Parts: sequence; C-alpha cells; structure tokens
Amino acid sequence: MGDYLNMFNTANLTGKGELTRNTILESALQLFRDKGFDATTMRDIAAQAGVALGAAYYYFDSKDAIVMGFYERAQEQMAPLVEESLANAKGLHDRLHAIIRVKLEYFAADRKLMGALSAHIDPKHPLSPFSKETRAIRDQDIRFFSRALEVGKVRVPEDLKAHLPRVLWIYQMGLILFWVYDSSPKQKRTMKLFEKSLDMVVTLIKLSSFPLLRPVRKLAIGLLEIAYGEDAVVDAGERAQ
Amino acid sequence: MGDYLNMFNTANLTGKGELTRNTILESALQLFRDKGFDATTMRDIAAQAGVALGAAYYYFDSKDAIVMGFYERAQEQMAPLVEESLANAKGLHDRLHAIIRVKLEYFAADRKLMGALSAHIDPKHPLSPFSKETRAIRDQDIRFFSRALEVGKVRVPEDLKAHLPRVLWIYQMGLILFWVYDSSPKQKRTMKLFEKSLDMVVTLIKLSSFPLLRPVRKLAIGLLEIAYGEDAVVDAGERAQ
DNA sequence: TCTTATAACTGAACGCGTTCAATTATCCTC
DNA sequence: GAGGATAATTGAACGCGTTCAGTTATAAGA
Repeated sequence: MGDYLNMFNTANLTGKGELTRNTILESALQLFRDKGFDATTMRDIAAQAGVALGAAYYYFDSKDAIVMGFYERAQEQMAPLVEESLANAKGLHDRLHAIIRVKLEYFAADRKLMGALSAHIDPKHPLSPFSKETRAIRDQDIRFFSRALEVGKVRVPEDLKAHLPRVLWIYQMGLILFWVYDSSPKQKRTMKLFEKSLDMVVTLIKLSSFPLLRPVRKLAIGLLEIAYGEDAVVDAGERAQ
Repeated sequence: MGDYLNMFNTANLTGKGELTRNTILESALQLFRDKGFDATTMRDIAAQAGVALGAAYYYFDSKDAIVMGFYERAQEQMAPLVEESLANAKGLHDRLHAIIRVKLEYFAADRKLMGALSAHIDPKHPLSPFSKETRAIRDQDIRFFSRALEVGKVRVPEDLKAHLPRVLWIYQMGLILFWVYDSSPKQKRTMKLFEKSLDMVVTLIKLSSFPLLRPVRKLAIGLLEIAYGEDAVVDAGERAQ
C-alpha cells in the first residue's frame, strides 16, 4: 500500500524474490482456474506455492492484487502481440478489431477471473481501472488506440482527436465487461455485439468530420470534457509527445 | 437466500417482526452515515438495535442486503414523488429531468452508501441491478421512463419504442454511478453532466424519427437486441399490458 | 571475517461476515 | 387453555482475508 510508483510490489526484489513472487502468482492462477476465485483461499495459495501465508502478503497487497498482478503481466505479454496485429492490419476497422481481439483471446482462459477485478469501480480504489495506481496500464492501452487511429485514410476532426482514444478505451472496457458476464454459449453474444458495435463505431468516426454533424460533435465533446474534467486535454497532450 | 419472491425477507413477518426489522435497518443506516459502511460492523448494528448478532441475519441475508433493504424502501417512498413530478412536468425534457432529480435528491444524504451496492455488476448476484431478484425494482423504474415518454408532442418510432425506456434506465444508472464517485464539491460535475447529457438525449430522441437517420437507428436497435437477448421485445410487451 | 542493513519469510493472532443448532416467544386450533 | 406449529431470537463457532512482531537469509562495506 501507498507505494504508488510500484503498485505491483516489484521494487527492491532480488532474483530469489522475483522467483518466489512468480511461484505464488502461478500457484494462485492454477487454483483460480481449478476451483474458482472465491473458493480459493490465501492459505491454499501459500500452501501450493510452498511458502507461509505471510509470504503471499509480502508480495501482494491483497487477494485481488494477485489478479491484478496477473493482469499486469498480461499487459506486458500482450504488447508485442498488439504491435504485430497493428502492423498487419490496414484499415481503421481492422486495427481496432485487432487490438480488442488480442485481449479477448488472451483472457479467454481466465474470463471469469476478470470478474474479481471489475468489482472495483471506485476510482479511489487502487485496483480500479480508473485509479491513479493503474494509470500506467491504462495509458498504455489508450496509446494503442491512438496508434490505431494513425491510419492514412481516416481523418479525425482536431477537437475530437484528443478524446477519441479515451472513448475507444471505454468502449473496449465496456465490451470486455459484457464479455466477462456473458453466459451465452462460447460468449457468442459478445462476439456478435463486438462485430456490430465496431461497425457502428467506425462508421461514426468516419461520419464525424461531416460538416452537418458538427453541432452534434461539439455537444458530445462538451460532455466528455465535463466527465473527464479540466485536465483531460492536457493529459492527452502529454501522451502525444 | 433463494426465495426469489421475497428478496427482502419481508415474507411471513408479524407486526413485531416488522418492527424489529425496521429497528435494525434504522440502526444500520445511522451507523453507516456516522462511520461509513466499511467501518460499521454487523455487531455494531445488532448492538445499536438492541438485538443479538443472529437477529440481523434473520432479517437480512447479508450486510449488503441491508443497503438493498434501504434501497427498496427508498423505491417505495420515491414512487409518489415521481408521480407528482410527472404530473407537473410537461415536456419530455422536464419529465425525464424530474424522475432523475427525485432520485438524486432522495439519495443525496446517503450518496456514498450507494457505492456498497454498485460493487455487484455480476447479473447472477442477487443484489446486482441486473439480477432477476431486483427485477421488480428495475421494472418499476423502467415504467417511470415509459410514462415519461407518454407525452403528446414527442413521437417515437415504433421500433425504438420497445427499447427506449430501458435505454433511459441505463442512462440513469450511469449518471447515478458517476454521481456516487463524483468527488467534485457538491457533485457539481455530475450536475453539469446531467443537464448537458439530458439535452443531448432529448435531442436524439426527437431526431430519431427523421427519415435520414433511419439507418443509424436500425443499427442501434440491432445492437440493443443483441445486448438484451431475444426476450427483449417480449418483456417490453408484457410490461405494456 | 565480523558487522550491519535490508530483503525474505514465518505463523500466530485479530476482526469481521456469516452460519447454525438450540431456545424462547407468539399465534392458531381444537 | 393445552398443545403444536411457526416466528423470533440467541450467541457460540467457523472460515477467511489481513496484519504484524519477530526470525532467518542474503548482500555489502569495513
């Protein structure tokens, strides 16, 4: 707690420490998959990893934080996959599709586990997707969407440019949330929603520069500025550099 | 648990039982306001109410369920207020504004407490706003929005009619969620967002019958039908009778 | 090699939400 | 008003997440 520069307790870890941390994370993941998150005990995890209960808390602030540890590692491992996908995809639709597709595929095996994270909506909670502690992860994601927008053919209005990556990130989060709790077989419903909604998103982006839609656009941007607060544009500027 | 017809353990209660239940609820609320939800213990609540710990669990399935009990009572008490507001409000904008305004004002004193409920997004969880257990409450809310739409001047396309109340309910939920975690002084940010977003919502509804927007509307309805599933229209039909 | 600082770990203890077998009060029926 | 059913209530016990004072291992400098 409190060490905002190292949310995942990876600071000051020797080689041996990192190894133990990894063992604990791996043991936890295995148990989560076998018995589910709730049925898995911190004592179970420690036992499986061959350490004392306290050791688990030396490396992770909480049980939920272990899931976040997994999420952070996932983010690292997905980065090159996203890069590759972006390199191969041409149009805006394909690029956005590629980013989200990588995530859904990566998390498929642990879909239900992600529910443990989505419990924290409070931006003050360190594990919330909106917290300052998770900002690094969030910004990396948003940068992916910025990159996806850097495609020759599509022209995005100046005023929208600062906000669009963030909006797309929210869209992605919403879709993943729907997916986590989608009880339809093989999450087919989410897949349909993904395809159709992405079509619409891309259409709207392309339409956004039409002069006729300028007032609607201005209205929407007004909403975003209220929701994100005054620092919204500044943040976006920082990211661009 | 499991008694879906009586989610609030209010079945088979004698007069005395109802009284005790109320005492517990009232004690809990007072403590929640004084010390906050997390800092308040079930033992605190029982002590304050002058009953044993077990009694609290006789009337409420869980600590969270007490908050839900409050929410349910709120729903009952707000109904006449909403009715009154609807009777006095003329245009669509005013009617929608009135409904949401009643809620925000009613919950203002316990804004932070509502955070305890918003933790459950899983539709399988009995306390989730999307669960079958909370359906009665949800349907009542949605019916308010149906009523708000029954205003002479505004014409809503047939295909949208079945979905719009639900969409407005989601809009309301989102706004309230934003409000719960709005740390700006006096939640001014939410209030701004409320005004501006409602303007946009009403504008969009009025624009929705324009022939030019038909394809966009069809696209949006397609998304809704995927998200809500096949029974979406059936449910709406039931409600209309 | 001894000292010392820091990392790595231990496991008992705590607090809290929740459960449940047992007990008491209340109401209804004959 | 006796007896039986059901509502109301008790409080000890359990399990689990989390904390923390203490101990051992490791690395670094004198």
